[in-house]
Amino acid sequence: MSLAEADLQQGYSIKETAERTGMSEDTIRYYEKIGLLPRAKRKGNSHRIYSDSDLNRMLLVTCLKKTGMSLDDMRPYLDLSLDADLSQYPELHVMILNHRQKIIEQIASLQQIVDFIDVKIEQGNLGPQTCELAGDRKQMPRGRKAKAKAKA
Amino acid sequence: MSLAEADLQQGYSIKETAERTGMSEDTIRYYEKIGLLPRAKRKGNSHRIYSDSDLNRMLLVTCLKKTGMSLDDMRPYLDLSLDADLSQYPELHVMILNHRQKIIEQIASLQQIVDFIDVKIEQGNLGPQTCELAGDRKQMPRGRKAKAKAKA
DNA sequence: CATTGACTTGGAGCCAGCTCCAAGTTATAT
DNA sequence: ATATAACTTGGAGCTGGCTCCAAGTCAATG
Repeated sequence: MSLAEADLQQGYSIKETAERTGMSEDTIRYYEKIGLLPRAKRKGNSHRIYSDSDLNRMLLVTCLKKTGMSLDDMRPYLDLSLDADLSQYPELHVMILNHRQKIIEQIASLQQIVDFIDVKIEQGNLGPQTCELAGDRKQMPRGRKAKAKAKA
Repeated sequence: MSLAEADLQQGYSIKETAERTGMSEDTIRYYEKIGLLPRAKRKGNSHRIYSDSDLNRMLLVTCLKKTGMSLDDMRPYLDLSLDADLSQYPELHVMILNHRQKIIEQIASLQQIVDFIDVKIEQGNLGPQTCELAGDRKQMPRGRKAKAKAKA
């Protein structure tokens, strides 16, 4: 009991963390499993216990997820958000600037959809012109053989 | 040959369509299979043939995809982009306004990420404050049992 | 001391969205 | 006639991102 008391209020249980972050417990464990989150500290030699900064990390994940970033892509951000001195890691700096640019483009895409909608709503219907996006098709397989045949 | 000549230049083959839209041929067939695109017209009783308006539809798909919309969610847009008279379908109208609103929110989220990045870049590192997003956690299972336990 | 409840792990299962493959058809070029 | 190329269909397989489950541990409580 004395130990238990000492441990008490030292951090958040996984359940509480799930409630506070809006993730499921399973998801939190899953993120740990795939190394998106660092292995959590344990209490009484098993139960995970989280600090406020852990929660912040998780909130950053949900935040980045909203922008459509893949779990893999967000790793550098998470590493960064701990304590890194950005100027120390020029590669990361570049990556982040690149991603910033992508997000700017995403915003532009979304804005075009909004415009598209507005036009449709005003017109009542739409002719052949749809949105002008689709400029940078960079699809193409991500696995194996790569069938790609870029023309230019 | 005469028939072939007549058919020639009447539209785009699937290959050309793939090149022009940036989708793979497989993806185009897949979209047809799941009914995201209407069954394509056929030439010589088999080969698909596409018109400019078909291509526009597809470009709209890639455009909507960029905004993170699921294939299912974009169906109403595609129907709409054909020729529908929007005022004829009040439900659709509402759906679209709702989606418009969501996109506006998405833009705001993305903008916050950009701000977050900018702050990080200026600071060189980040303290506990991450981004202020994560406000509307609306996760929770989409399938089966729904473990949810909303507290409030 | 048996039960309850919160937790643990490992692994199976599931959905979206493709991607790949095999077998078959038809058209043109040699 | 035959090889090549562009297509067809149906279905299997794969990745990402979870979600669910079974079996077990540990702590406090009746």
